[in-house]
Amino acid sequence: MLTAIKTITQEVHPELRTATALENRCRDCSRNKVCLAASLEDEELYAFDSIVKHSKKLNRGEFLYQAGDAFNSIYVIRSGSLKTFIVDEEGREQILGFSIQGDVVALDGATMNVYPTSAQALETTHFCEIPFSHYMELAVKIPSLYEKLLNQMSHQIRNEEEHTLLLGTKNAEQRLATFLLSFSKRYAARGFSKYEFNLHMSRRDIGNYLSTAMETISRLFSRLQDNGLIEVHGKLIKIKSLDKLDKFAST
Amino acid sequence: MLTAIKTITQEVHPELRTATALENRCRDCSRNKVCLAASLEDEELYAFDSIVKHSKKLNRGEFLYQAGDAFNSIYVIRSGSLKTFIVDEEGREQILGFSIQGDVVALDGATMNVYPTSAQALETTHFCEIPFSHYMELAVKIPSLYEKLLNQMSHQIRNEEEHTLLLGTKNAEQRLATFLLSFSKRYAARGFSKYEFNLHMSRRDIGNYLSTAMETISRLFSRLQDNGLIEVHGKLIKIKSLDKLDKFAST
DNA sequence: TAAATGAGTTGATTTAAGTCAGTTAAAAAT
DNA sequence: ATTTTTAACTGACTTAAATCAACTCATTTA
Repeated sequence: MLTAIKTITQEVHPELRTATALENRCRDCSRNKVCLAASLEDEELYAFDSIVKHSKKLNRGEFLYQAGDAFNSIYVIRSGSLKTFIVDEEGREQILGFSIQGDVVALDGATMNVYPTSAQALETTHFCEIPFSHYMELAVKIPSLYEKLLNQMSHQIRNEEEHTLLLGTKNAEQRLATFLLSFSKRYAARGFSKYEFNLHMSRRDIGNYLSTAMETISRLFSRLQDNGLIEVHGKLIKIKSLDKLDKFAST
Repeated sequence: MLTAIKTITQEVHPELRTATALENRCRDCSRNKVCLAASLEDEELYAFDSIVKHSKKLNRGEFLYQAGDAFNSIYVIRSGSLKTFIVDEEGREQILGFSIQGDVVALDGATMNVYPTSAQALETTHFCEIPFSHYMELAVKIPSLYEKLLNQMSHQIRNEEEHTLLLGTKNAEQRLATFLLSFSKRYAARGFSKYEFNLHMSRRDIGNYLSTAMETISRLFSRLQDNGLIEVHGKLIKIKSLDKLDKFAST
C-alpha cells in the first residue's frame, strides 16, 4: 500500500530558511528570535556572540555527544535534526526525543560533569555550540540569560510530561497520530509547512520513541493512509486532514 | 497472601526528623542543606528566609495547586508526600511523579502563567512556599539562587528521562521492582531506612504511574512477596533483599 | 454497631500489540 | 550496472498484560 517517491525539499517561510554562509554571527542569524540569544540588546548580543562557536556540522549518524563524555557545551540546532537517547544497563536504547531547528539540546547535562544521554544526527545538521561555563559567567552580568535557560528547561520538563501522558493514556494508533501532529505543529512554528514534512528518523526509531514495535508503526502508517488521513512516501509524510488526524489522536 | 498490620513510624536519622515548631526559619531548618537555601551564607540565608512562607500544611487529598490555577509559587516539601499529575482532553489522569521530603515541586510551572499540572497531598504534608517572582528578584542579587534552580530543573529532566526509560524498556515486574528500589534510594538519601517505608499512594496510583493496571500491581506485589524479595503489609513495604530486587529490576 | 463505600486481592477470559517469518523496496557497496 | 545489505512492509501466530468479575478487608458514615 505504501509507495515511495523522491524526498522533496520542504516549503520554507522566507524568513526562516536554512543557514547561509552569511549567518555566522548571532546578529545576522535568521533564528535569533527563538534561540537563547532572543531579546538581547545590541551590546549583550555582541557579548553572547563572542562565546558561541557557530557553524558546527555533523553528518547523518555522527554523534554530537555521547553519554559519559565530559559535559562542556549546550547546543542550538541551526538546521537538520537529531535524536537524543539513553541506554540502560542491559544495553537497550530508549529514545527520549527528536530535536529540530531552533531546539536547544543537552540541557539535561547542565549542572552535571558528563552528558547523561547521547545525541546523534539524523541527517546533515548544523549547530551553534555554547560553552556552558562561559554562558554561566556571562549570565551573572546578563540575568536574562539565566531566565532564558530556565525557560528552556521548564519547557523541556513540560515536553517530557506530555510524552509521559502520551505513553500512559493512549493506544498505539493515537500515539502515532499525536506524534505526527506534534511534528506538524513544530514545523509550522518554524515557518515550514504543517501539511508535509520529512521524518528523518527510521520507523524503528519512531517505534522506540512511542514504545511500539516497528512493525506496528508500519501497519499504522498504512492504516492512516488507507483511511485517507495521511499520505506516506517513505520518509515524506503528507497530512490530508489535520482535523481528522486530531480526532484519531485524542478519541 | 498479603497480610496487613498497623502502619508503623519510619526509622529516621536524628538529623532529619520531621519538622518541629522550632523550624520556622531556614536557619534552624534540618533540611537547609538539601533545599534551595543550601550553601547560602548568613546574610543571604536571611534574605532568602524573608521571602519564604514556612509551615504551609495540607491534609490527605487536598491540592497544593491545580492545573489552570495562576502560577505564583514553587514549594519545598518539609514532610509528607504528594503526587503530581496531568489530565488529558478525555479526562484521563496521568501521574507524573511522587514527591517526598526535600523535593521541590511546581518547577514545570516556572516561566508559565498557570500551573500546567496538579499536585495533591497523599498524607498530611508540610511545605515551604516560595513566591517565584520574589525568588527571581532575589536571584539577580544572589546568582547562586539561579544556579540552584537550574540544578533542580536539570535533575527533574533527568528523572523524567529515567521514567521514560523505565516505561520504554522494562516489563511490568521490572517496573515495579525499579519503583521500589527508587523509593528505597530516595528514603535512604534522606536518612530514612532503605529497607522499610510506607508507600502512601494507592495501588491504582502506582499502576497509573507505571502504566500498569492496578490488578497487575497487586499480583506483582504478591509475587515479589512469594519469592521472598519483599514483605507487604498494606502500605508498608519491607525489602528483604535489595540485591535480589535489583536483579529482578534489571534482568 | 451496622451499613455502605472504597481499596485491594485473586481468578477467568480477552485483546492489543508483540514476535516471528517471509517479501519487497531502497540504499550502499562493489 | 549488479550485487549486497539494510529498512520497510505485511501476514500468521503468540503473549503479556488488560479487562471483567467476584470476593475480602478496611475505613467511613449513618
